[in-house]
Amino acid sequence: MSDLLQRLRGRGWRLTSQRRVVAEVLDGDHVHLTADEVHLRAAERLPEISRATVYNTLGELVTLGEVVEVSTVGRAKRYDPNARRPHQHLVCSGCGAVRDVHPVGDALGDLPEAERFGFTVGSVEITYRGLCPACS
Amino acid sequence: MSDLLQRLRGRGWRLTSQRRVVAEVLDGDHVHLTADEVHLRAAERLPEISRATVYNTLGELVTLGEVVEVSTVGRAKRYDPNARRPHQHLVCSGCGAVRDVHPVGDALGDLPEAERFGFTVGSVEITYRGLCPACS
DNA sequence: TCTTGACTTGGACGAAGTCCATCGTAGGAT
DNA sequence: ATCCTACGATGGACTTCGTCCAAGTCAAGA
Repeated sequence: MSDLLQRLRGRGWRLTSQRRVVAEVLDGDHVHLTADEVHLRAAERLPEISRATVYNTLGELVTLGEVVEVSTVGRAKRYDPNARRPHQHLVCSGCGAVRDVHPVGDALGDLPEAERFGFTVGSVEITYRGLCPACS
Repeated sequence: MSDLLQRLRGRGWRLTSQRRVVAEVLDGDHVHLTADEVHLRAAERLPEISRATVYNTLGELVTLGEVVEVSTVGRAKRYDPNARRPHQHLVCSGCGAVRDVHPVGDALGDLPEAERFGFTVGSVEITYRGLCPACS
């Protein structure tokens, strides 16, 4: 993640303490925090950081393709920093916990031409749903 | 969809005019309305219907498995009445248009046991993203 | 037709997220 | 090393989406 900061700087990002802290909070595997959780953890290191800044920074990271928003049904968005390595998600219907998973197969290829309706299909997002060991 | 009302009645649903109107609004293929859109259209036929009733009814239809919530990133939930026929979605990144699609293959089976982390995996939701003919 | 409990209503409430005017500061210019 | 200034941070108001609740209404069985 530390080279993330380098990369962003190369793209003209001004490197503020707030952005550094948000990037640090997002470091690691199987990290799928909500914006509020990111704010909470960032505030442990930088107590005066505002919610708006966290939202702004997360939005910029998403635009730059460094972080992916994980779609959730009826819950707050979660942010996944592991955007460079393609993967899918397994979500607990009970508690909302998220794991990264790597299915085999070729989901993109599984969509027949006749089912594309003239769309230029670029990506596919797969969400497995179930109950985690604690919730079942 | 008209037999939907019969089925629901068989399950002990009290058949009110509000519920009838919501079910009628949801009739058809490629219907993916937000709760507010459902409310708007229902109100054209039954002006006094309340938002709370629309939310309640949609929630009940989801619980009964007659309607599926389509997860969206950052926008209001959409409700898909075509729940009996399993299908996935193709979403235009430009205008947000949604089409129902039927990929081949077995996405559930494509998730290896080692990638399930002890979860009881029950369903899989696939979203293809791309540009529709009008947007590309 | 009567009765009753399930259903509806509208407004208050809450969570998640955006907007905006103002202030602060990173980092290039001098 | 210091100055400048445009980019970024702040926090509070606001919006959107959705839930909750007490009181009133009505579908459908007796």
